[in-house]
Amino acid sequence: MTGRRTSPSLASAEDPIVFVVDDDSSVRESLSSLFRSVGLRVEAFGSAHEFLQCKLPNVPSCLILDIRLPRLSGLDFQAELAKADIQIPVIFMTGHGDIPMTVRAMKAGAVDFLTKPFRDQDMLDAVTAAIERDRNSRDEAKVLSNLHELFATLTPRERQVMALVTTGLMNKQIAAEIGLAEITVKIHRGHIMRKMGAKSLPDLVRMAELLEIGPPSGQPQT
Amino acid sequence: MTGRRTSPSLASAEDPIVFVVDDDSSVRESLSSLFRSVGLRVEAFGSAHEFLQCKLPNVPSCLILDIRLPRLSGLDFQAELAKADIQIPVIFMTGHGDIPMTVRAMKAGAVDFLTKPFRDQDMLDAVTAAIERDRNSRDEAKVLSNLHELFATLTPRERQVMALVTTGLMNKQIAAEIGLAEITVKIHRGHIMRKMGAKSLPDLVRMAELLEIGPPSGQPQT
DNA sequence: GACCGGATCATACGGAGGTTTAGTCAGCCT
DNA sequence: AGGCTGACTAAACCTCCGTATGATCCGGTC
Repeated sequence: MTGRRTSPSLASAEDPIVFVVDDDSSVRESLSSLFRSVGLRVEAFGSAHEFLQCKLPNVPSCLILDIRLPRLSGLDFQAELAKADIQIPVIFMTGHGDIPMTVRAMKAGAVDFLTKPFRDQDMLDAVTAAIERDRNSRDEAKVLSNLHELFATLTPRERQVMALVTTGLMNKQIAAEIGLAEITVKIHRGHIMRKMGAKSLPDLVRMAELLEIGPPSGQPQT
Repeated sequence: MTGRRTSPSLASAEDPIVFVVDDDSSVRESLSSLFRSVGLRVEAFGSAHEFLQCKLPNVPSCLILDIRLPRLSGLDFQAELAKADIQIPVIFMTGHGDIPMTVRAMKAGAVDFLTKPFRDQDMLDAVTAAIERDRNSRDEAKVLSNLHELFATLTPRERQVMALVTTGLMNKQIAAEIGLAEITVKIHRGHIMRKMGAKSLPDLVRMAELLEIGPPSGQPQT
């Protein structure tokens, strides 16, 4: 579907990566060879700690986690990732997991939960789905971060005016609201459109929606 | 938080309902009395079929389902509900469930999965969360359905113009696009604003976003 | 002090948005 | 045939948007 690599044998920042965290080295090795056999890059770690040391590249990826890890349990590790604001789809695997554990993991956002022994194909299916999901969320995040970058170039006044403009107020109402002359609001408005790269007001409104911009407090007067 | 009943002893369309489907009548009865003890309305059924006969009221509710049901399994039933476009949060319970079953149920959108025997409090917590979730999704659905009602009052031409307006095109561009005079577009536009109850263009844009309105085919020319 | 960017405002002009009034035309229902 | 609605258009008119030109004021930097 998506256009892939142009230089076939040159693995780089473009290709997805599978991260494996398991304290059993034989598991790490067999998973690594499984993924490599279908052309996926793999990074394996013996502990959660080691994984966290690693700088995560900005490519579609997923994390295979044994739920029973020596120091930090898989579930706690998942919570740590969420707390540290690390967004990566997690696939759990377990030998002796129970249902409450499964439910907790799934509620916390795990994409799958495989019981050992599992079929290679099941793992590959899970990884494929997880990477696809990550690809999408990274694409969205990319768009959002570009928007935030543009928004950051606005001055405080411009940000304030943008919120009011996208609320639907007229220039003259905005002027009254914040005690300015209408012409000044128009100037700010022009700057906003240029800096944000909006080609029309609807454009700007959609950007504001994505940025979750609203008037700081209270609703606009009827 | 939310303002509840004004007439305390008069259970009616305002109160949440818990639906219980289990083939074991003693389970039905004990769950019923549990929920009633905390003031929740309950409707219990011995089979999926019976539940489907029942007309579902438009109030916050949830469904407690045993995963092992005689004719139709809980999982299949869940799939049936989705296929029939019945939106209700499902809480599974099971005596002898396994992990793959749990994963499948959670992936299909179950809000919780309790193993028998469970503590009353766990069930109540799950039900409370499920009902709260349903309340929110019903509120959103209500807003959306009101919007669709308004949108339905638009003539085909008006719908077409609305799509182009919210895309960000100017009246004259819209006119050229669909072969009309600019003045005609303005007229349609006025009708649209009135019929949709939009107080401003940003308002209309947000409605279009919710209605997922886009140009029928292709992107707007640069 | 000189310089610069943010913020402010005035005047003026052209273009876009929006309403009212008024009229034509085609299709549909009774 | 008569009545109705949707769709379309024109002319006139007003408001609002947007930009350009030119200018003042302030706070911080070199």
